[in-house]
Amino acid sequence: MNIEKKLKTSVSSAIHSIYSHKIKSDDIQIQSTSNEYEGYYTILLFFLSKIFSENPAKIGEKIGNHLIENEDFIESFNVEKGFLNIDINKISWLKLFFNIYSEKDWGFKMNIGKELMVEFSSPNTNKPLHLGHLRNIFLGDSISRILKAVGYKVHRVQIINDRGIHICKSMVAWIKFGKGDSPEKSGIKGDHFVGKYYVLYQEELNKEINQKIKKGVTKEEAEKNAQIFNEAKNLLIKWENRDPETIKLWKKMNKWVYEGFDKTYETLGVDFDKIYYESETYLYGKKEVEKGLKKKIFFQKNDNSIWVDLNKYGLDNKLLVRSDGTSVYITQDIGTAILRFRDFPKIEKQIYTVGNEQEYHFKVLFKILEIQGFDWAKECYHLSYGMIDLPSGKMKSREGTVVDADKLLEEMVHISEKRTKELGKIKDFNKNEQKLLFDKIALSAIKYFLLKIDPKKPMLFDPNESIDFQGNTGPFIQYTYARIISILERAKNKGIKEDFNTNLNVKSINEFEKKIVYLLSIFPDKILVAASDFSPSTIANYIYDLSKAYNRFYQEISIFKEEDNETILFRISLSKSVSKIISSAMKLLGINMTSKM
RNA sequence: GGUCCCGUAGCUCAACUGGAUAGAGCAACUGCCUUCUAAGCAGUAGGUUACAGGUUCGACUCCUGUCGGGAUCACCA
Repeated sequence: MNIEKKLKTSVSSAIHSIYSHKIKSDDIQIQSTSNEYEGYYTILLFFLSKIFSENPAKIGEKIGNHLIENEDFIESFNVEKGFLNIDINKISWLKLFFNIYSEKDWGFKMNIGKELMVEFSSPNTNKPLHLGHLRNIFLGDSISRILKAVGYKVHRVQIINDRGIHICKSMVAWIKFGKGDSPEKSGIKGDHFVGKYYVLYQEELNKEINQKIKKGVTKEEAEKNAQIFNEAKNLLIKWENRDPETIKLWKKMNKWVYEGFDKTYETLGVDFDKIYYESETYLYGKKEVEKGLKKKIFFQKNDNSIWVDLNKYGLDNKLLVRSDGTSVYITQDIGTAILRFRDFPKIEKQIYTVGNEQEYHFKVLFKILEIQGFDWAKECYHLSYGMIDLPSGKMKSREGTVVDADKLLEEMVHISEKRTKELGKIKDFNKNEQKLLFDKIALSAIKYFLLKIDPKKPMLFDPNESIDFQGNTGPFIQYTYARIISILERAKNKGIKEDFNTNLNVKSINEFEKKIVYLLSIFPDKILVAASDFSPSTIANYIYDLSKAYNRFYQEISIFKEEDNETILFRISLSKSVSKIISSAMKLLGINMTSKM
């Protein structure tokens, strides 16, 4: 069934009978043939050349001839330098395809009884989501799906940073300027509503600082003693002391934010299995730090602050609890990690989807967990991804260059509507179907745009250039898919019933079809690579290759003009398989397909 | 300054983890709709893979150095 495996054994035994030398079939290196050459499977000959001290091309000839004579699945071969290129025969292609065609979920593994946890999104609760969050969310969502596809049970979680000075800043501004306003009254989405007050706080603070500087106070002094800043700090202290009024307001404002986030998540089509809140885990983290202090893993300075010395691991001293007894960011991270392994004892790995700016932080965190004696610490993995830059540089909220997620999505829907109408493609769509179509196209454009790039790499986004709809894009894939569905519908209307099997007397199989079958056959490998590299871009690039190959076939070959019925049936079955794989591969990116556009 | 990441066509990205003449899309130019959806297909042009060495039969990929860009090293998150 597996051609590569079969080829390896065949080559291995060919070598054995030619050279009387045993080479394990696993040691045979095989790769797909480069486009310029005939064939689909390529055997590397260099290492054999070393062993037998013979010209690789000669070795290739010998093996090739031996294969032709002794193996019934080989069609032809050619040797180019150190490469033996092989094509398999028609029956083998058909068998290979039938194998894929008859598989319900080609490429997907059943549950293997192992569990993982993926953390992603995890925003602060003081402002709405932006483009950077989108990369994070799509990446985490996609990775979760990919890991599930290779057989893991995946727990999708986030940690919400719901506590701390940032939310107090929004609270202060709302108390001072809000006059009891709310998202309901103002008609503003909750997260944007709260974000507005966060911005207001910043403006007020700047005003105050500038006034003080004019009066001759230094900038540092002014920042430290700004009245509004002190009010925020007071609020934080009140919060930590569980002041009922403060807690009430805090809950109210966070609720607004969550309602806003939920709307966005719904639009994006992502969800979570469990949400952790920092306000619920930070005390637990503190307890664990105190435990560590007793065990003398950590040390306390004279001012009562608690530290860990990581110098012998090539890291620095790290503060764990402030001198005033309040916790810092990493304190709650320690607590959260421990809680998670307690909540889900079966998870083998915990994956943190967080930007690469926090690489040092996670190195420190994992090291701390390790010296605390948790053996799962080495199973914590920071899925680090690159930042999104604008042509002008970093996104900066102070300079108002942050690309707002909701706004971007809206714009994309607009563009997709405009595009679709220009092309006049929606004659028989009703209003509701139109809306669904625009949303799907827009979402596929933006998800694909962010996921097709290797997560590790920083990427550039130009807000002035809208995301493309042509070439290597989500809409292109959607389009290819819609074309296939249209063919399948037509076949149905013509009463062509599907009963493809290997006994089909297909006259011949052409290069376009072979290419497609080949690509379909490697889908399982691509999922495995994507899973082990934590890289949805592998899947995206694969879908693009497959779509291109199909469009080529579509262009060159007319399905319904063909006279041979069995060939028509083969081509329809092939089309059906391509549509299935495109759809399930896109699903791995969190993208839903439209059958018409 | 220490540590880490990045540098590939004008622009945005690939390159099966060391393999063939480094590939796509956008932008430019040329063809293809009376034929299954032209959001498509084919073609032309565009490269000393930042630079200099080294390892190897073979390097965008590994090693060393240089240059350029970014991140990080907080009683911020």
